[in-house]
Amino acid sequence: MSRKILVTSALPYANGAIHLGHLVEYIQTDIWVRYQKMAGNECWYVCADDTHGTPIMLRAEKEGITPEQLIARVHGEHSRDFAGFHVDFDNYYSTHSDETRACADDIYRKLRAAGLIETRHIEQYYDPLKQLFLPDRFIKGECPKCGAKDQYGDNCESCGAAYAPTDLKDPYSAISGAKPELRTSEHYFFKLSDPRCESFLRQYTSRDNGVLQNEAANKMQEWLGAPGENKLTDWDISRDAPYFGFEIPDAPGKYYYVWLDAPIGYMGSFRNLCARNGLDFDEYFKPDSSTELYHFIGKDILYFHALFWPAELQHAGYRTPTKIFAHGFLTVDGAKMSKSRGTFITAQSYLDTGLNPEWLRYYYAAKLSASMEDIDLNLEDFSARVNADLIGKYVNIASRAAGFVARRFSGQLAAASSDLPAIRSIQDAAGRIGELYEAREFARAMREIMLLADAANQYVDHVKPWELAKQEGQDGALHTACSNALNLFRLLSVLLKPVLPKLVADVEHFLNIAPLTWADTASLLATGHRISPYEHLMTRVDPKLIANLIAANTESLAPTPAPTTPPPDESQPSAVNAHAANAHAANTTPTGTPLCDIDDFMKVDLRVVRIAHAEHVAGAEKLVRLTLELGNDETRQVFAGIKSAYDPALLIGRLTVMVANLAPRKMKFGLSEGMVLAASDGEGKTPGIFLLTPDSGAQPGMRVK
RNA sequence: GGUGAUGUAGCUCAGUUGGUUAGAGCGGUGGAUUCAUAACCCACAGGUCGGCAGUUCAAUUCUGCCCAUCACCA
Repeated sequence: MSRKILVTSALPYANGAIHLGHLVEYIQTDIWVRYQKMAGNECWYVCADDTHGTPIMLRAEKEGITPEQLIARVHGEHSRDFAGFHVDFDNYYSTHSDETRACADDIYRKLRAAGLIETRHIEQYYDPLKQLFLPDRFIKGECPKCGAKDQYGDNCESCGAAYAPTDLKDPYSAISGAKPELRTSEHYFFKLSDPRCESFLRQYTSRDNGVLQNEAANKMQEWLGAPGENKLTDWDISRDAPYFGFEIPDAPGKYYYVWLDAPIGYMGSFRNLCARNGLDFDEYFKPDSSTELYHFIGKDILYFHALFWPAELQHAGYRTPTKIFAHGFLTVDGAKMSKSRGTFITAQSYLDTGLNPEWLRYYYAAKLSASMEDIDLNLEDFSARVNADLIGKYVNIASRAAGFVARRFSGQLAAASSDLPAIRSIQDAAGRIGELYEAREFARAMREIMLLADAANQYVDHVKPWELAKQEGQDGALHTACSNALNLFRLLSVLLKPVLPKLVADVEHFLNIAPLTWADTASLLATGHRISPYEHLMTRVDPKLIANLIAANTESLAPTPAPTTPPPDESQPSAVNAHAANAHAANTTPTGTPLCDIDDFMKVDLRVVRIAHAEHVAGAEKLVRLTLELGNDETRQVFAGIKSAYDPALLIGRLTVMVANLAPRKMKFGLSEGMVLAASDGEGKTPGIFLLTPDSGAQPGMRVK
C-alpha cells in the first residue's frame, strides 16, 4: 500500500553560493520528503548541480581553471551547505554526467523522430574578440526606450522595458567590451508551437487537471492564450561552440542549451541512484507509471517546468510530473535581499556565524504554505518565534520533567495516562497534521503543534510537580505527572521531526528510543522505560549572532576587488530567484569607490551657506542661479542643476552646504563659484534631487568636516 | 502600459460561503509562580480589517474605481 514517490528540488547553478533564498526550497522539499518517509512511503529525493552554459565557461576561464574543476569545487560547496542545513538528498548529482547525457540524447532523438525538432537560421550578436555568440545577458548597451546606459540585452533595469538585444543602442560585449557583430547561425528548435504540444499542454496545465496550483494554472492559461490562439513559440535548444555542455548528436559544434539538460538532470540523478541501489528506473518514468513524481520549484521557473518539460516528456514517451509545486521568493526584513544591507545571506555565513540550522528550518516551516506567495524572514520575528516556540514551549516540557524523573525515579517512567486530554488531543491531531504536511501547509501544521505544546505546558502547570515533590506520599502522583509530560514531549517530537531532524535525533537519544516514525503517535512509552540523563536540547537565539550575521554579509564600503560573478545566462536554470540576479546590481553601487584619506578629504572646503537669492536662468533647462552667503558679508554666485526639483522662490533663506574652494567655472550664463550639495539616485530608480540641510543652529560660514 | 497577487493589532500571520462585542503567536502592561538555561501559567490593553463609492436590512467579507507593494508579460 505504500506509495512510491520521486521528488526533486530545482538544480542550483554551479556558479554561485547557496543563500537563504535557495534554502526556502530545499528546506520545504526536505520537510515534505522526511514526512513521506516517516509516514512509511517509499520516497526518493534527488537533485544535482546545474553545470552547463556560458556563465560557467567564463567563470572558469576567469579563475584560470577548467569548467570541470569549477563544477567539481562548487559541487563540494553546495553539498556541504545542504548537509549543514540537514537537507538529506538520496542523491545529489551533476548534470555533467554520463547519465544526464544519455537521457538528454534519448529525449532529443525521440523528439526528433516525432518530428518536433527543426532547424532554422537565426541572427545573433557575436563577440569578435572572444569569438563566441553572446547570450542576451552578456550584451549591454543603452536602453532603446529610456536611454539608460549599461543595460542588459533583455530588459532595462531603469525603466523596466523588455526588448531584444538587437534593439540596444551602442551595444557592447559585457565580456570583452568589443562591439558585437550580427552573425547568422543554424539553431535547433523544439516545436512547442506544434498542435500536439499545445493541445497536450492546454489539458495538462488546466486547473481541473490539478498538476499546478490554481494561481500557476491561471498563469499558464495566460501564456497559452485563448483556445485557438496559439501563443506558444518554438524553443531554441541549441548553442554554438564554444559552449560548456553536451554536443547534440549528429550536429557537430552544436550543444544543448543549458535549460534543456537541466530538468533532464533530475532523470540523470535518479538513474545514477537506481544504478547504485537496484531501483527500477523505468518503473518511475514509463508513461503509465503508478509512481508519483513531484517537482519543487521557485515560481520564477514555472515556464520551464510546466511547459517545456512536460511537453518534452510527453512526446518522448515518458510519464509527466504528477504535480509541480511552486513557491514564492524570500524577502529579508520586508525587502529584497541586499548585499549592501547585509541581508544577502549565504548558507555558509549562517552556519559559520554559529546560528543553528534548525532555527531556520523551523522558521521557514512556520511561514510556508502551499501558495506561491513570497515569505519574509523578519530577523526580530525569527528570534522571537524560535525562542518562544522551540525553547519556551517545546523543549521546556522535557526540561520541566526530566530532573524529577532522574533524581526521584532513577530515570524510569511510570505508566502514562492514556486518557489524559492533552495526550489524546495530540494523538487525535496527528492525522490532521500529517495531512497538512502532505498538503505543504507547514505554517498551519506548526500553529497546531504549538497549540498542543501550550496544552502540554498547561497540564504541567496544572498538576504542579514541584509541589507534589515536596509533599509526603505523593511520589506516585509526581511520577505519573512527569511520565505524562515526557510522553507529551515524545508525541510532539514525532510531529516536529520532519522539520527538526537533528533535534529529534537528540530527543530519541534522551528518551532512549528507536527513531520515531509517524505511526509512533499511536503509542506511548512503556511502563518502566528508562531514559537517559537530560542534556539541554537547544539554546535560545543570541541577538549578537544576528548582528554578526548581518555584519558578515554586509559588503564593505572599501574597494574590495569584488568577486564579480558573471551575469547569469538569460534565465538561469536553477532555484536562484530574481533576487540572486538583482544582487549583481550591487557590484555597480557606490561600493566600488576608491578610498581617500583624511588629508584628501580636508582638501575639500565644505561650508554652511544661506541661500540669499535664487532665480530661474533664462534659457537654461536645468539650472537655478543661487546667491550664497558665507558669512562675513562674503557671497558667491553658483549655478545649480536643481531646477527640476526646486522652486527658486522656496529656496530663498534656506541653509545648505557648498563646496567653497571648487575652482570657478565659466558657464554660458555666467561664472559659477562653487557648488551646492544634493543627493540623487545615480541609477535613476528613485527620481528627485535632494538638497542637503544642516541641523538648526548651524551658521553661514561654518566649516563642514 | 497590460495581467495577476497581496494590503487585517507595534511585528509575523489566521479568519470571515456578508450577520450580534474581528482572532492567534510574539512584543507591551499587570498579576501569579519558581519544576523548568527569566522558561511556564492567568489577565489586560490594542486595530476606521489600504482608501473612496456602490449593492444590501446588514460589508472587513460582494462589485467598481483609486493608492501602495510585489510578480509576470519568455
